[in-house]
Amino acid sequence: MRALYIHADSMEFEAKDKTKVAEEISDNLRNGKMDEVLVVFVTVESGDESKIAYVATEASKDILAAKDRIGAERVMLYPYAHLSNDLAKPKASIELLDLLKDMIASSGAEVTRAPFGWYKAFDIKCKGHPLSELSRDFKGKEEKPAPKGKDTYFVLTTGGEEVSIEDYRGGSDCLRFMIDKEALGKEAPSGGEPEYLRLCRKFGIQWEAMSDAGHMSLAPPGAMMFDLISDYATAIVNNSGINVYNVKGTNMFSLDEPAVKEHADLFGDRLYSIDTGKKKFILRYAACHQQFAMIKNWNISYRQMPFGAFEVADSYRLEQSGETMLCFRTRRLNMPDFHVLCSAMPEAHEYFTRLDGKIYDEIENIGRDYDMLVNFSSRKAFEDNKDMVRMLCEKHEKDALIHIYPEGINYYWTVNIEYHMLDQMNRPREIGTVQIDVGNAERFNITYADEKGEKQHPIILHCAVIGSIERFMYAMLDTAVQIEKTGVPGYLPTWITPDQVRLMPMSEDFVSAAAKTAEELRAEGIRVSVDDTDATVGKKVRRAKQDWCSYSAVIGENEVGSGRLKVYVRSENKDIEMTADELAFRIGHETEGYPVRPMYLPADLSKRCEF
RNA sequence: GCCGCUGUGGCUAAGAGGUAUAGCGACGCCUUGGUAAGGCGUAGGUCGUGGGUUCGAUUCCCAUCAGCGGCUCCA
Repeated sequence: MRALYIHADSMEFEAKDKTKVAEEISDNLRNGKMDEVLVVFVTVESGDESKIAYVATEASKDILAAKDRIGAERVMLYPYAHLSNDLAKPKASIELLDLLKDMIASSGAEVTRAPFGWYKAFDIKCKGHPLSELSRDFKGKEEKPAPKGKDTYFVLTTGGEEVSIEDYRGGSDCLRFMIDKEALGKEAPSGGEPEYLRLCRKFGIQWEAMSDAGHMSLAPPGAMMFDLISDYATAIVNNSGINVYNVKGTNMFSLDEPAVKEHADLFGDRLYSIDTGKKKFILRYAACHQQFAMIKNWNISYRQMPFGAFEVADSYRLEQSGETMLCFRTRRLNMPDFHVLCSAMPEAHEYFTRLDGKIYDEIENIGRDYDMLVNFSSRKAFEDNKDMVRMLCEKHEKDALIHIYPEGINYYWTVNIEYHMLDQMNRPREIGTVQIDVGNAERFNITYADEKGEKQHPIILHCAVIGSIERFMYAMLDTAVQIEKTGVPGYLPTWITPDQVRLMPMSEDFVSAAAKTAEELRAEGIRVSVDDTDATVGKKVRRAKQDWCSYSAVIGENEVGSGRLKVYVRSENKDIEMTADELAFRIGHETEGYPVRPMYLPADLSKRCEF
């Protein structure tokens, strides 16, 4: 709602002719005049329709405050369509105006309202002091459906028992912290600034100061790590044994599409939106919109089911400004979003279980572990899916925290598992997730033909095997921090380390020898940098360690003569003597099955600037 | 969004009512060095932004923005 305040010596109006949307009024209301008045020109906008009471509350408070501040004696509300090009429907506008008038009147102030929808002549005398003309834009607070009942929490054990939070003993540290935080609402222990932020600085992972809050930018090492994880996420899905359709979509979707609007309403008030002036768009918060919009046009037979659609989708969520966290909670994130279309619930459960297995495999690959927070949208959803969840608990030998949402709220999922790992600050952090969705196929009109040739809506699994690209990066950096805490130098897996090998020529005389060895290693797909600066050996070694190079070696007279390198192996924190071929073999073995990318910045350190 | 803390050259920081300091990095010269900092020198800052108090503010006050921590939130 937009408003223009004018403090006037007098204001007089006369309704002349009706517009199409005019309200019916008796003749005596067609004219009005007030002296010493705060005139409020009001335009109700389409966005106000869903939250009339909130907007009216906010506006009435501000109007009364303005009236007292400037010393006006009364208030006139004057419907005025010309402050916005995005008007609410007349009925909603009148409703809001009347409510606003009542609210102002109930505080004891004298207030009138000019008729809505009439061409009016008016005569105003503005006082012209500094506060006599003010404009306002009232947003109101988003109205949410009131939940019926309460959240229910309990633990489902590996033996299939349902144990109340109070009676539950045991469980991993992660599960205990999860219970404290989610179910008991206990405050987390405060630990100051987390150490992964130091690594973010080292690898050029930062907030972009010239953008909105929550947007990251990546200097070359971070950019390369990001792309490698993105490649990796794609490979995991494409090697999962499920038939995959890889797609690429856009990130803006029109709210004029009923399916988009409905889906957006389920997501709530964290939507990022763009107004081009003509149309309103929301930015996707996952790949759902794109994949569903595409798949609804596909001719699908039961013979092709099940199959998945995949994209690493740039996604946008308007997180609260105080809630953003580098690499973890951002307003722009990249979601390797995998949707699997299943024909019926048994199939959905089978593939859900397979995806769950993948999710666990991948976190174990980086040396970490998950605990499960299993959300159900209703008691019925729990009953329908508990056998499967119990089997998962048994398989992982882990008790799971169960959360049943209050009844009566429509979610697009019925079951969703959040996979949490315990970070360096003893915080459970959600990384991977998988969900069952029984609503969106119908909403987006996605169908397949069954054996009888009849159209059916599939069940859709939503899955982020490694979470967002950013969160997986977070998980890896946190893992490096945990390694450091054991007293050895922190390191990253070789496949993702920006400088896999650093060669350090003893002096200018050995630069060409180092360059030759570097080329041999590069031929094996290894990222090799050469410190060809004129720094001392001690300084070069120091820099290689600061850069977290997986392997580093000085090249001088001894190495050129013997053909053997004394290689500092960071992950073992010691020097190991080997030939260049042996080094290449070792790295090839370590990085087997992982994506490969060349260096994102000059290999010669003399050509590298600081970032 | 709420509460608290912070905001000084590219980075890490020190400082004080009178326009500022160091280290790293960068640049130049010397040094050709064997495993975490070789030496000397040069450049670089309207102390986050906007107001106010003051003869004078980067320092005090107010507002605002951003970061960090905690909360709320988190499909």
